[in-house]
Order: sequence, then C-alpha cells, then structure tokens
Amino acid sequence: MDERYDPKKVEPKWQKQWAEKNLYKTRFDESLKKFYCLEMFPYPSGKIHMGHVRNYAIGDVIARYKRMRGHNVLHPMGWDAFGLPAENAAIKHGVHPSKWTYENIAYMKGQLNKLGLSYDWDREVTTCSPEYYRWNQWFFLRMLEKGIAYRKSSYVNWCPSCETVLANEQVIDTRCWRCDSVVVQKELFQWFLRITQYADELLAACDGLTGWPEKVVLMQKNWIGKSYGVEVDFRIEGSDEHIRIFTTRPDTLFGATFVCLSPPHPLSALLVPDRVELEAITSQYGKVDEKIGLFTGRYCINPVNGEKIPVYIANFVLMEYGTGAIMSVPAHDQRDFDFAKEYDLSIRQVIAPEENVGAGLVPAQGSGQPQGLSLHAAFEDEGVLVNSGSFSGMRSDAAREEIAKYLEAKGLGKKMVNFKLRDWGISRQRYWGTPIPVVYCEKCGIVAVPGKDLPVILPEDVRFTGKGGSPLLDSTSFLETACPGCGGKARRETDTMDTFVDSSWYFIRYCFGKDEPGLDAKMKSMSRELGYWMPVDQYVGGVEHAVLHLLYSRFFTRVIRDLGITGCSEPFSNLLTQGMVIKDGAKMSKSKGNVVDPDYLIDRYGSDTSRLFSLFAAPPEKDLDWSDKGVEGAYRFLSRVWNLVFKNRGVLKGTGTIAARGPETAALSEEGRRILRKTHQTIRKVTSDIEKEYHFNTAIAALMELVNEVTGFEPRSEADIEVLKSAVENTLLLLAPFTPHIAEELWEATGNRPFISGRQWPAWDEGLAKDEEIELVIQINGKLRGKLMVPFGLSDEEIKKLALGDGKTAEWTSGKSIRKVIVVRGRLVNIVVG
RNA sequence: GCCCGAGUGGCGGAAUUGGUAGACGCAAGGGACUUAAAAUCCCUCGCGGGAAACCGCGUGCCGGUUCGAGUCCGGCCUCGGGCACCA
Repeated sequence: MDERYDPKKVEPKWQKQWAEKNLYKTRFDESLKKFYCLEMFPYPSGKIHMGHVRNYAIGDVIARYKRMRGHNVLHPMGWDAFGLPAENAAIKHGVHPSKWTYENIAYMKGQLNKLGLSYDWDREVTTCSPEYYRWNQWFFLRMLEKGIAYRKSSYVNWCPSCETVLANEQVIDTRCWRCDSVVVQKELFQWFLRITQYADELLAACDGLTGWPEKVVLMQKNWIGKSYGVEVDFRIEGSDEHIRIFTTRPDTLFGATFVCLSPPHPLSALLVPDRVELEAITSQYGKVDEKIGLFTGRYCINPVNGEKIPVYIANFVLMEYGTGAIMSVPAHDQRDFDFAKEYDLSIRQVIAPEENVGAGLVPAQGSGQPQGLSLHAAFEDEGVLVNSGSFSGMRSDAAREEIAKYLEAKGLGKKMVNFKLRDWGISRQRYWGTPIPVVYCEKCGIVAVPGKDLPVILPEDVRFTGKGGSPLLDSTSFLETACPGCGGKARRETDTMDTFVDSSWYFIRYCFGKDEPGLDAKMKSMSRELGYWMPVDQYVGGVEHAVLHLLYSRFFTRVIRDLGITGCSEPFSNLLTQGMVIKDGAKMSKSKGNVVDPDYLIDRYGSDTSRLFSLFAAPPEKDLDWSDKGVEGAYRFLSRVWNLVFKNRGVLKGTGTIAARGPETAALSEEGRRILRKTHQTIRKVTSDIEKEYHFNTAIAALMELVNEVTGFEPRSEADIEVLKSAVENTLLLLAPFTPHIAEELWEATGNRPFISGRQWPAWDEGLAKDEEIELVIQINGKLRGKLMVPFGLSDEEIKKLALGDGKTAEWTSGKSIRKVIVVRGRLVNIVVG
C-alpha cells in the first residue's frame, strides 16, 4: 500500500477490473426484488459538464446503495443522439451529423467511465441508430392506425433561424428554446399526436405522483390546464349563422357587451368581406404586446337578454383554445376591459363586491355605471350579481351553476370542459431526426409505410448548405419511392420527428437489453421483462424537463399500455429533480465563462473527489454553489481516510473481519466503547439520510465525524483493535456508494477480497448505538441556564430531582416560586418560575 | 398579473418536524513541525460586553400562540423559479 493517496493509480485500476468482470451487468431474474434507477440520458454535445457530473453522481449513489441493499438494480445509460446541434455542426464545419454525433458519444462515454459510474453498458441505447428509431416509426404507425397520429394544417410556432416548427413547450418567452430567436406564427401542414385524448387521465393521475416533487406535479397540472365552463351560441343578426363561444364565467353573461372572433375563425372570413382588412388583422394574430380589433359591421344577439351587441375580430383571441370565439365582458375581464377602452365600447358591471351591495353601492338598474363608483379596472373577483335579470342578487359562484343550468334547459348552451394542453406537433423540417414513415402517392394520397419496410432509413448522402429547408428535400434517392399501395410514383415525407419522441420511451427500450424488443410479437402477451422492470423506481434529472419530457413520457407510456405492450401507466414512480450547478452567482455556461471542466477536475483530484464534493456541498434538489476550495476539502477528507488505513495497515490486515460481531464491551477501553458507539450511530445516520430524502450531504458529514474520531483513536487492547477494524471497515462500506474507487482500494488494503461494491450494506445495533449518558439541558423560563451529564434512561421524576438539585438552578430560582416543571425525556428540563 | 418556493455566521450548509441554533466543510486568525515553503497536525472562530466565570442580543421585518418558536398562525419586505392573452 502506498503511503499517499493517489487517485490516478487507484481509479483506473478499479475501473478496469469492474469492466473486465462486467460487474454492473444486470440480469433479468424475477425471483429478485428489482430496482430501476435511471438518470436522464445526455445529448452528446461533445463533452460532459458539471451538471452531468452531479446528475450521474446522484444516480450512481442510489444505484450502488440499492445494490448493497440486495436489490437487482437496473442502471442503464444511453444517448439522446438526434438533434439540431449535429446538423449545425455539419453546416458550419462540414462534418456529417452522424460522424460528429458518434465521435462525441465515444468521448463522453469515456468521461462517464472515468467517473466510475456503475452502468450496465450492454443496454446502451443510441437514438440516432436505425435499431432504435425504427421503433419510433413503429409506434408512429400504430398511432396512425389508432387515430392518435394525424395530419392537419394549423398555425404553428416557427423559428426563422432554425427553420423549423416548435412545440408550445419549446417556446420560452416568445423565443426559441434552442437559439433564442423570436418565434413567429406560420400556417403549415403538420403531423400531430393526440395527447389531448389523454388530457383527463394525465391530469387525474397527477394526484398519484406522490414520489414527485410537488412543484413538478403542479407544473404538469397547470400545463394541462383543465377548466370548466359553458359553450353558448350567439345568433348573428340577419343570418342563420351563430357564433359559439366558450366561457368559464357564465355568471357574467349579462355583462357581455361585444363578441370577438379569432382571426382564423371560419366566420371571420364570412363576416368580413374585405380581404385586405382581414389579412391585416390576421397578420397581427398572436402578437402579444398589443390588442388589435376589427369591427365586422355585424351584430349578434345575447341569448339571455336578447341584446344586440357588436361582433369584432380580435388578434388576441386564440383559435386553438375553446371555440375560437369569446363573449367580452369588459367589466369583469381585464383583457376585455383594455379592448373596450381602446375601441370605446360599453362596459357594464354585473358583479358587485359583496360589501358594496351591503352599503347600497350598486350600479343603477339598466345603466352600465355603478352609482358613486366608476371602474378603473375589471372587477374579476367573486361578488353578487346585479343587472342580471332574475339572477340579480345571487352570489357569483352559485350563479355560475344556475345560469349554466338555465342555458342547458333552454337549449342555448352546454356545459363544457376545456384544456390548455394542445395536441403535440411532432413534424420538424430537419434532417437529423427520425423520418416519419409515410409517403405521398399521386393516386392514393397519404400512405403509411408498411411495418415490414421499417426502418425508413435516414440517407447519409445529403448536402448541408444551411440554406432553405431540410436537406432531405434535395435527396432524390430518398424522396422518390414507390407507393406501397398501388406501386405508382410516390414521394416520401421529408419531415422528421421531434427528438422528444426519442426520449419519450427510451426507459422502456432499456428493459430489453441488447435483445431486439420485437414489440410486434410482444403485442400478444405483455413482455415479462417490461413487467418486471417498469416503472422506473427512481428517476433523476434536471427540473428544466418538468413539463416537456416528463409529460410526453407519461403520454407515450399510456399509449404503449393501450397497445397492450405493458401494464404500466405511470413511467416514473419517484422523481428527483436536482438543482443547477452555480458558480460566481450564475449557472455555469460558456458565455458566462464560469465553467469548471470535469476532465480537469478528474485529472487533478480524481473522480471520487469530484463526486464527493458535488454530493456534499448541497442536498441534491437544491442549487449547488461551486467552490474550488470545497473540492480541496473533499480531497483532504479522502486523504485522511487513506492515511487512517495506512497508519493502521498492520493491525487492520492482521485480524479477521469482525464487522458483524459486537465484541464484549467490558473488554473495551472507554475510548473503544465510544468509537464502537459512534460507528453504529454513523451506520444508522447514513442509512436514514439516504433512505429518507437522499440527503447525501448530511450522510457524508456524519462519515467525516466518524473518521475524525477514529483518527484520534489509539487502541489499547485486542478488543480495541477489533473496534478499530470494525470502524474502518464500516466507514469503507458506507463510503462505497459515494466514492467507490478508494473504497475498493482500501477494502483490499485491509485484507478483504474484492469487490466492496458487491458487499452487503452494514447494519447497526440499536443497543450499541445507544448513548450511555446524555447532556441534560436546564432551562429557567425557557432560557438555557445550565447543562448536566446524566445517565441514560432516567425517569421524569429522577430528572426533575436532579435538575432542581443543581446549584445553578438554585441561583436562578432563589426568591422565586416554582410554578411548573416540564421534562422532555432525553433532552431538557424547563423550570417555570414567577 | 397569476401560481409555487426560499430567506439561518464571512461563505456552502446542519438542526430528532415545537425542545441546547450554527453539525460537517470552506475561508480567516494563532500555534507546532521545517533552514524555508508546501503538505500535515493542534487551538480559536455568530454579534456585543467582560481578565475570566459569565451576561445580554441573535435564524428577513412586525405581531400572535406556547413553559418553550429557525420550526406553528396572521400581516409585510426581499430574492429565486414556473406560467403568461387559455376567456
């Protein structure tokens, strides 16, 4: 054994041995209790960053811990390998996306292995390989059959810089999530997946996500955005047509003073004969900073009071939500209020605050203006109805229900539920993605590629100019094909799939290992592998995927369930969203110049130190403040552990392992008893910190305390030596999930056979962990006045007597009467005097 | 604007979920070893007062409940995150 800790010698040695023995290979064995531990797979951008190190260190601790607890652990890794950066690299540097991607994967895989992560690499997936993406295509065809995949023309978010469509989730603050360009609206034919069909189920199941952070569940709920309301028809005056609106506030129906249509609404073209005017307003559709309207010159009739109100086209009314038309109640909706002010439309209050009604401050009957009050803004709260015919005087929440019932009874409207969630547009006008397996035939129209012809291979021989649309448009060998239906001339779909499709089911692909999943065959009976491994027991990743990836995965899993492939609905039982890695007050990024290079870190301190620091500096869910000095502290701690073993290498190697046996406490020195107790307390503390909340920071702190104590321990007897050995071996076992290399090396150095990773997690003895004495705190009137060492396990009466007999107590209580004495067992005594 | 979180030493963070505030680590100061430096080891380390024992104050601010509040309740302030014409 070397005198000094040198991770450069230790780490490659064990990485080599783990790989040679294929130690982390997982076998499908239904007799064992499984644990599926998964971290979000990376995009192979070139090199890993500290965020990855943290993410994968957290996951690896969990996987290694669960293995030591006797679980059959599935812990796989792969590559989210399709995506725009590869294509941008092709345009910029002339390197093919495939070459670029696979080279990055090779490099990054080396980096992950240098971190000592315990993956079963036999299950590695690479989403850009035809073996993977053929199943994307297969799922697409199944969805096409079931009507879940469909094509429609719609307004889509278009990134002019990336020249592609973006899903709503990919638009951040009106900008492209990837390149930050301002997104514009464009009308295009696109492929969609009908995620809205699962909206209700996805929402209802949110309440079952008890292992997820509440914050994430809430974000999912808000994104799905279920709201209850009514649809009401407003007849257009002088026409048989009517405008169907959706509102969540039927209680304000009497206050509707105009109706607005979305520019793309079919009735807009009908009511506005002037093409130029309509186009002008349509071009403003989706513009967020300004409300623009166009009066159609037409009127419609409010069905509850027969009132004639004007019809506008308004740029802020969304075609994709509700019916694409709204009733406007400026008195009770701020957006309508702003619009009414701009176009000088009347504002009529129909809900008054309850306290105003009591004070007689209600709007005069028939007038729009409240008596003694004028509205400066919309009143959106609950209140009491006024100016609302027979509903006046009713509370707004009750009126919402009553008016809805009234409308239904009269056949004027219908209760309706709406969701914010839209169908998922998956078409991307890009090369580096999964080809959508359909062809366009001159005779037959849209034809699905038959399953036997899958995969539709992405052609390699394309040119990347960076101009215009997808390079696939120039690839005649790809483009021109025969129609699977009639054999005639057909053209392939050139759009590829959103890469979020790839990541929506990769956790299912892992379950099959190297084997072809053969989903076609699995249709007949549910796959046993899938049934065994799914759902993922612990998923670990960044919170930035709280909506997009997680929602899509929940959707895909349900579709796969409904195809009869799995019985599992919810893919991730427990979710841990780790915080960001911060340095100098900002998230690490190249543009900020505050990145720490994992390669440098591993080279200088080793991966055990890198892992240890990123686990110790903060609990996993919180942001981690990077500190170069803190890293050195972690290295110092590992060196101290090394030195402890080195110093005692003679005795540690000599005695047989006694970790399981508690030596006779009588033969121990007092110090020996203390170390033994501390050892068992530490096993208990580390175990519960991992089990409870994955609070590795406090677990590591406890290990540091133990090592600090053991370092000063001078054994005086054979029994003491056994205690020392037990303390050291338990330290190494507890350390193994966090810093596996040094744990293996020192495990071997203390005369044990490899591998520590395969050992059982230590158990503590509650009796040995028990304190002999406790420090009794004495409070007078809640203030700390003294401390007393007392034997463990005294009765309340005995404790009280001791506390009252203490000299300190007498000083503080003299001349006062004792009103009350409160005893908190094992903690403190509070004496109340007055 | 709406919906969530979070505010504890010089810093990162602990505190059996109502019971000793500041574990552990970093930084800082002092000391030992060394020709010297690095490394290592030991001591001090919330603020104020005191030579000391000790005393007072202290978990963003104000109030409340309680024998006792970082923790519970009410009201504010600040910061962070998510959503944002969803009718």
